[in-house]
Amino acid sequence: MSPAQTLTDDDAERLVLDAADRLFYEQGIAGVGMADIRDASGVSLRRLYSQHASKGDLVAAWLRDRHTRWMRWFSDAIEARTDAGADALLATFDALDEWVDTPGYRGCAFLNSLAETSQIDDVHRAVIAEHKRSLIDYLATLATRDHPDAPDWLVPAIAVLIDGAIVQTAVFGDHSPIAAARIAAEHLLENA
Amino acid sequence: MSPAQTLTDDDAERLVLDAADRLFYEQGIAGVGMADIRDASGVSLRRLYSQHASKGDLVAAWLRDRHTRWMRWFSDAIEARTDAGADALLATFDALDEWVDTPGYRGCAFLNSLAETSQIDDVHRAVIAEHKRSLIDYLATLATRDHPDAPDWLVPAIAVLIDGAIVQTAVFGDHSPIAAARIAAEHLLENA
DNA sequence: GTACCTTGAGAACAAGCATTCTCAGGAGGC
DNA sequence: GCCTCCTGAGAATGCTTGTTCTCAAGGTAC
Repeated sequence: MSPAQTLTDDDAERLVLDAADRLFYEQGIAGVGMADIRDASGVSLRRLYSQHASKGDLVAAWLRDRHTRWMRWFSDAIEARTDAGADALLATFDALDEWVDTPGYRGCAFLNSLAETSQIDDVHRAVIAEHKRSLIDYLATLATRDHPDAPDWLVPAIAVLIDGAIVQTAVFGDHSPIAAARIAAEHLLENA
Repeated sequence: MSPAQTLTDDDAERLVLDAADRLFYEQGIAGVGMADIRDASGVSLRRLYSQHASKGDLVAAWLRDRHTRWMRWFSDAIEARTDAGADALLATFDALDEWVDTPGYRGCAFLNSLAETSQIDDVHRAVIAEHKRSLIDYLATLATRDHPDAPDWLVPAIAVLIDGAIVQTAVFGDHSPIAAARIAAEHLLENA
């Protein structure tokens, strides 16, 4: 037990997932080899494979990790705005606005991964669907707090606006889709 | 001139583009090899390369071809509904509903291709952005006809709803995102 | 000190695949 | 009939990459 390694398994895993997140998100799954992950993380191929049976396994671990991290970032970004008095559902679009300016922004990692059909299996697909479901659930908690009388269709509609805004910002490379989505959301909230 | 081939260049090109559309759309760009295109089209590798300098060229030709065909399908689907008295902008969602039931449906080919970063270059990206721009322009013509007094933000908002509905149907595998988007659009049109 | 176990570095292996090359056959021109 | 050109079939090439294997170094137990 407790071999005196230069790096614990947990530390190595974090380095790997950080590298995976950077590379997979920016270059796509097919565009990143296991050797690239090794080079970027400093974790040897041997150890990589001792912790993940295959590249597919690593991809699944990455998606799960990214899910928890992205959701945390997103809810933090919204909380900061609601604490300052903003409407929670509208604040989602301001959070997206902030995200789009991140260097290397390339849209939603989950939607992008889903599109790489040849790299993706049913496990990945399930994690991706779960992520989107999770986002809708989170929006629902925001809605029950700030808009308790909103009709059932409101939250799914906001979710569609969010995903549409994300993919269009990736296509066009500017913020205008988010502005359009936000205005639509304002109108829906007013009349809901 | 006019060599007595079994197949004219134009016929071969059509076979190739048909095969490319089926394969690239269903399996992604990275998931389809030039040999697969040959097998599915019956056009030899030699001829394939004589008409397209590289796989990237073929992908660009496919995207352009799919653009014209998809736009034609979309506008036909909407015209059929407006002829029957439907509102043009709302009919877009009914057209999507029809599309989702197509066997092998996998969302928007252009968004999916854009996500395959390692397979895509700037030419492809330009065709993809042009396709989405084109869709917005088309929505604008529908709006000027059926909703001449609509505010400027309406068409971009509908476009965001459409793209959001498309990607979410691909994620969840059901029609509910389209229903949500349609209801949202109805409310926006009522109050616009 | 010695045997053992784990690890990293990197070579080796095996596919998959874009692209090019070879070869033989068929059509046209004369 | 003969030469030439074009074509398809498919082999050959070269590169990328997922995965495994080899070997030597260093730490641990006793």
